[in-house]
Amino acid sequence: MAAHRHSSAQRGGTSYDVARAAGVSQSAVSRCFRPGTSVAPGTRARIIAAADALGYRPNAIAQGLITRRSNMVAVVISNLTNLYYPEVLAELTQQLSERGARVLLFALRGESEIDSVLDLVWRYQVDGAIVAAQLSTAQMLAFAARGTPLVLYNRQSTTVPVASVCCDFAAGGALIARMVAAGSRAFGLIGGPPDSAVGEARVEGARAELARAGIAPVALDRGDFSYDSGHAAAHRLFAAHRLDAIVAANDVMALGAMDAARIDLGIKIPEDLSVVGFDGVAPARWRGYRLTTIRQPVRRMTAAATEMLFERIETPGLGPERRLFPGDLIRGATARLD
Amino acid sequence: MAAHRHSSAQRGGTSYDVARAAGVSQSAVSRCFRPGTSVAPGTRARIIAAADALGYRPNAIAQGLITRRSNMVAVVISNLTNLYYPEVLAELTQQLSERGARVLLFALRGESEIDSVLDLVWRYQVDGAIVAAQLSTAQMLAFAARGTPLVLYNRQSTTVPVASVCCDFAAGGALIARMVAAGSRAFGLIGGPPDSAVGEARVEGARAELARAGIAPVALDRGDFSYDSGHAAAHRLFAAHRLDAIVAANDVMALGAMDAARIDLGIKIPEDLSVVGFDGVAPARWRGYRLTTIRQPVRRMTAAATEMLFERIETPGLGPERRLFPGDLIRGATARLD
DNA sequence: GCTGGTATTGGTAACGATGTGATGGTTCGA
DNA sequence: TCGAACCATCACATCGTTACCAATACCAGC
Repeated sequence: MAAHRHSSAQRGGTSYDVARAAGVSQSAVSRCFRPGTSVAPGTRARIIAAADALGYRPNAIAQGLITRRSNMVAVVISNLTNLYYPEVLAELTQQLSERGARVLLFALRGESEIDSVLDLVWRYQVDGAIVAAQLSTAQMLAFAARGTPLVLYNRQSTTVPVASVCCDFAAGGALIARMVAAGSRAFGLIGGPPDSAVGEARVEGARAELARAGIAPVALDRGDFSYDSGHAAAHRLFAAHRLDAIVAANDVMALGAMDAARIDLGIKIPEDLSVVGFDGVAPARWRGYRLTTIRQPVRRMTAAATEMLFERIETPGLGPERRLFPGDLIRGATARLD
Repeated sequence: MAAHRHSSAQRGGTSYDVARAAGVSQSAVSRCFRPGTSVAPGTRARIIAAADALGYRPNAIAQGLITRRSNMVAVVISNLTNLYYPEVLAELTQQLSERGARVLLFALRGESEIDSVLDLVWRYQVDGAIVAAQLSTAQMLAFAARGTPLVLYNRQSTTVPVASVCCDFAAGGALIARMVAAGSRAFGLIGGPPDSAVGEARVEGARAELARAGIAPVALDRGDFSYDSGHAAAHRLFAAHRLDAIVAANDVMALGAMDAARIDLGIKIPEDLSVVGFDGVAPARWRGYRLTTIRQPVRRMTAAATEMLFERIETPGLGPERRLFPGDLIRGATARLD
């Protein structure tokens, strides 16, 4: 009966096809591809030969259905064009694949897309998610309710206990202190969009450190983390104020500001203006810039994120944890320091 | 019997759970989430309500198994840190998701990983693949044998008929002709690794155009497409030769070369040296560089790749096709042109 | 020669959805 | 008023695996 069942398509063949070719049961084929199962050496050889001949590969979709393990991890990134994230993404995919997990990538344009992205995350039964985007409380609770392990990257929550890795920008404070010590007084700040938590944290950190030195920033302007926006913000700042220091919420805006100052306005850096950023992206190290900045230890951060995620996949119900990595001060050549 | 069957886990619940809660059969729930199926308005409302209460989402893994459509597309990229690829990846994910496909990302470190990556591609039953990496003939034939639609991005094959989108660098020839017309004679070439098809094509294109003008390039050096390698290659070239033009196989190396020349060696660009690249990446447009280059129409190229892929997913057995997009000459400020 | 233990093997019920054919209840035309 | 035509619903087989259990084969020991 059911002779047509499990017939081979051309799409690579199924374990039934292999079983038929090798003259064994389908169960034997399955066992043959699973570690820690008993298969006689001769049988195994016959099965492997048949499988190779057919180009058989176990169907990961079917495996995922029965084992309830898809071996896929969702990686949600807010804005891939940001120059900082590709580096993160490259490290993450590398480290996840070393642990046998595939990356299901979700890149957000606007933050509004996130609900539809999460909808897909649920549907695809990912084993866990690493999210570098701002989640609402409800969204984080949804992860908990579904039991899907979640690790936030460079974000955190005050309302929901959740696992996260963050870069500690304490070094940013120290950097600003050294700029003050070296004589900078008229600070212009270039922040991110008001709804960006990372951007706000960096701006607030700078403001706090300045306050400690008894200085109020001369002005705050905002960009969207892009080069052009940093460039434009710097022009607006200089049009209205005399500044001897600019602190940007990320490197790329700092580079834009730097070019606005030195190229468009002929301001000498670092003699007449100090410019600093955050992140430590590759172009900031280029000979044409040598930006003074706080570098995030991306590799160690992604490794930590991966590790935390897998701990939670293997031990469901593990508590929240926050791993903080200090940023390194990269001296560069764009700021006068003490 | 089998009362324990289809019991609800906490992982969101199944269509059976929804059916029980709504007092209908599981089939009704399934139909309710599928377009073009008939469900009475009242029933639908009851089902939706129950589904919402449970946070039910159809299991895409199970759907994939039965429909043989995973709605996942493999995107294989050779080297994500390349600054050009993130832009491609961002566009691809955007365009694929607009068509309802998810991106399963594979980033290669070395080209050797590609076989193990393809193994995963088969296992995961992706609906198709977009590959921006060099595939061997055997590897391309494997796609054909399995009937998995494949589109190459900026690569092609002379041996296997395959769908591809490429950027035509004819504009590169024109650019070089104009450099010659403007007086450049002593050309230094900075190529990619010898095994990089893209790099070789660009170098050969430049060489051919120079030959047409009766000029032989003074020297060829090689990098790995990174800034540092371009920087180092330029230093080696200048140590051994007098040059008045440098053609690099990509923008980032061109920027490295440019900084080597103007900053380290004090050479005036474009007065005493013309520098050009390929790609049109964002940093090449920055005020600090304004690189003269050939820009790839990334958005149109990724749109074409997506479109070709979906044509082949929907119409299996569609023939090969090669779409060629002309690169645009970006005039920039780093080369003397006629 | 029989018995008990171990190593292989085959059979079968899931996993969570889809889709087809069967069934029951309405509506409508004649 | 009755059958035809429909619509909504249900039951069931199926996708390609895994995991469990039962069945078989083999071997040594008594």
